[in-house]
Amino acid sequence: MNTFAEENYLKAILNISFNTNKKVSTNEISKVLRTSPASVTDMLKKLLEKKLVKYEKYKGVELSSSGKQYAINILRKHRLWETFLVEHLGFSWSEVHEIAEELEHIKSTKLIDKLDAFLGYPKFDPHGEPIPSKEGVISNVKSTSLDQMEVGFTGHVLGVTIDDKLFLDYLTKLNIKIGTKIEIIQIIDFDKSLIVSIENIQNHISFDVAKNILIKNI
Amino acid sequence: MNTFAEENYLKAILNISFNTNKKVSTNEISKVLRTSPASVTDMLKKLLEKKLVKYEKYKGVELSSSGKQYAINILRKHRLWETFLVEHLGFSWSEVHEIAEELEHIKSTKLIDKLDAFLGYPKFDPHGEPIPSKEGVISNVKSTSLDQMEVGFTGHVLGVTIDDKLFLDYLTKLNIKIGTKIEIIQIIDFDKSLIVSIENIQNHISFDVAKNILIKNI
DNA sequence: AATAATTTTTAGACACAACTAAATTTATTT
DNA sequence: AAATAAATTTAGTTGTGTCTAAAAATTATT
Repeated sequence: MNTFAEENYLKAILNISFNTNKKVSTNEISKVLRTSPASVTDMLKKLLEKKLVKYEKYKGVELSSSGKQYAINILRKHRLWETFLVEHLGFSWSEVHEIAEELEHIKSTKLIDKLDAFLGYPKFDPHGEPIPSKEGVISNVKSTSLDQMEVGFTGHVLGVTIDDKLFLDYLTKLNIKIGTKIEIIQIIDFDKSLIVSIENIQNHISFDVAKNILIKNI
Repeated sequence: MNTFAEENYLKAILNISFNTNKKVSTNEISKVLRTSPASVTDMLKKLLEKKLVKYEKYKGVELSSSGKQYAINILRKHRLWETFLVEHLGFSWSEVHEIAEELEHIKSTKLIDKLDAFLGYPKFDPHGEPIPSKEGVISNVKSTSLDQMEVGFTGHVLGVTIDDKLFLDYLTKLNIKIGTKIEIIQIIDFDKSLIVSIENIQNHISFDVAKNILIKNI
């Protein structure tokens, strides 16, 4: 088994290269993990020994296939725990990340499988991010954001795309949480802001806010 | 905050001295934690510095009041997680200890409070051990064991007193789990074994087995 | 009370994961 | 193409938690 530190490095590399698929630099990792570049180099050597990364001096690093599997599994655990914390323990979206950072390191595979079943095999976490399957497949079906919908649309909130406390607290004030029914009453052409009905109460929200609210489409 | 290793030492000291309240020897700790006596001495020095233990060279160690609070809190977390694993994720009694050993180190107090609420503020864990309160109070009301009851008694299983896999698997085979209704049909004088009715099926269990089954006694 | 046996502690090492400071390599300017 | 800047690596330390082997203290035995 690998240590917490190793797991955090693998996770960081996955996160950084997630969209680009490019090699990751020592500096990028050191920034994300708030550690010195020298420490990163040390760890990359160790991960190379364990064949979890492909790494050449001065040339950047990428995950090996086993390293990627490993990192995705941590991501899976993180997102399943977040789902549990929000849906069953009543945490708000803004609180769960930190706690899930700890829970994601719990080893037992059986635990995660049972948690997955308990949660009803969710496809997305409370932030709207896809939860990787047991086999390591990550859906790239981004759930639709509210700003893409038209007047008259009615649907339910699936999650959010940003993890900013101010934003999440604002949503809470608007009484928007997972599953909340939301209807678009009017769209203001000028600034693309929306007048929406939330639990039968009308509210005016900005385009920026709508963009970060994910909708259960269908 | 303290490290996992420190927490494990505090927990071990609490466990060893739980009933006797006597000072704990270096050797005892090294046996429980499967570590060398020299390592124990090193750690005791560190815990002394942090004022978590009262320790004098060659004279044994005991928890300070803050150390005891700390250790009890870990015990609380351990037992709440065990309860969750058994009652909500469908783990068997024999599997949960190991996983709870990891989960008990998760820091968030809020998490534990919410978990406690989610579980309905349970008083005993799946093994029948009392769950310390948030304030660190441990009930010494041992739940009653089945062997203390008389013919005609009907009650429900609260838990068990030993954590042995063979025993727990045997119970599973008898279809005995938490909440199972159990009735004493007959007690054999010769060996104090019991004929009991479990979910309307009669079975013959030994005195030793009955002694380790805890009963919800109103 | 002296000796033997056991327990405990010290001393010295090692792996892990971090650090700073200095050296090296790569990238960017001029 | 040379000089400068930036990124990266190496070298050398540090703190944590472990170890073995040896020394010291305590306990048990004769």
